[in-house]
Amino acid sequence: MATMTGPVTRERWIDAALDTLARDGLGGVGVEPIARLLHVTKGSFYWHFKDRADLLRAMLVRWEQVMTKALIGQAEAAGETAQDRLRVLFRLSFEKRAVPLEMALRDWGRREPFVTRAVARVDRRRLRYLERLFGGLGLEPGDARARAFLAYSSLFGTHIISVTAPRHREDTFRRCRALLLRVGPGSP
Amino acid sequence: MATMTGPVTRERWIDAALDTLARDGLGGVGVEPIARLLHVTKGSFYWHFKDRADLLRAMLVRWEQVMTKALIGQAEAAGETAQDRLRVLFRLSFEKRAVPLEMALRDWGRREPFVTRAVARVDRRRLRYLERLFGGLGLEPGDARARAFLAYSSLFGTHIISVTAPRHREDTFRRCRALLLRVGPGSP
DNA sequence: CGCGCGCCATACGGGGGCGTATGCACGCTA
DNA sequence: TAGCGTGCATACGCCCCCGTATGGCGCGCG
Repeated sequence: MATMTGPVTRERWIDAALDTLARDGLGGVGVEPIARLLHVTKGSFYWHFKDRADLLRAMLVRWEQVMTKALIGQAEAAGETAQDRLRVLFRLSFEKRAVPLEMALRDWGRREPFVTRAVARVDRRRLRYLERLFGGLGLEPGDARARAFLAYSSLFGTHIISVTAPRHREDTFRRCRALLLRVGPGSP
Repeated sequence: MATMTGPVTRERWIDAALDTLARDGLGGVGVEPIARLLHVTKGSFYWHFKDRADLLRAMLVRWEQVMTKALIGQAEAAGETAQDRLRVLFRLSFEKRAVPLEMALRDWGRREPFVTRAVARVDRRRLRYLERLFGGLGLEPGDARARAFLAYSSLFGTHIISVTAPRHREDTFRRCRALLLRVGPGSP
């Protein structure tokens, strides 16, 4: 995983730091612990970065660049119709393993304003995309917005809430999807 | 707030620690920082507790005792019908300020198994209660479970997701509530 | 009055992280 | 081959925290 050869680039520091953030939270993101992970010493770190805050900023920039298009990209690549893309997003939200990093970032954002703003930008882009998809189902803007919010919430809910009995997991997933995707007479 | 007089009891240590957990995350919950908050020294702490882990355990026990009945209690006291109680819960979820502590606990739970279990117990109780309420609307068990999950997710979503334009907040809230509470022919 | 105990302050050693200063090996260039 | 910059190692001082050991103050009780 993190055992690539060659010199330790600035990017490898950032990736290792993001892995650590996802696994141990912000408190685990220290210069010396990550140095041990990369089998180097602090000397390497302070060559590539000014200080710890410099690393944190770089982590956030990288996360925003990568994650903005991660979910949206997979949806676009998975089908043509809004129905197809929404179904894929639901499936991803109930399975994806990249969510710990999302959670750690939101926890971090509760204390650092510049993180809060970055998370807000990503959320807005994702919500707008979901709104467009729900709008493609024939919902009026307000309802599309509400369903986008519920769908996006359920993504996090799956990983925040210690889910009920596992044997209900798949069934609950299907029923949630059905409720949010249903659009008929009297629904909007 | 934390400026009560008299001797610093074990309970005041726990409450101050929970406040700190909600505000600064688990990393902020240290013996000496909290001692400064209470205007005492570590001497007081190690009189009331064995060590830091002892405090953490006590915090979790207290949280589980208090929070298990917090939401449910407010719902029960707010009306007789399932509709009334659900509407109150929705309102609370979109306004409550006690959520930071919830979030910090779930972040903590991602790393400590005994916290994971406590959070899971609380979630199960709340979800079961929500299921009963949705069942009271005439939904079959599977759909009640799905809507309970969506409703509970939206509670956290409101505080995780940097919500869209504030002017849509109230409207989105109403539409989410309407969608989850609607039960008619073809709905279940 | 003195004694004990609850409650806390003070002092100490150990550890770990941050940031800086400096040393050192390698590759490239002249 | 002498020099130079890149990339990292080593070593140091500083701060903050944990846990323990010990001292001290006040108050109820005999």
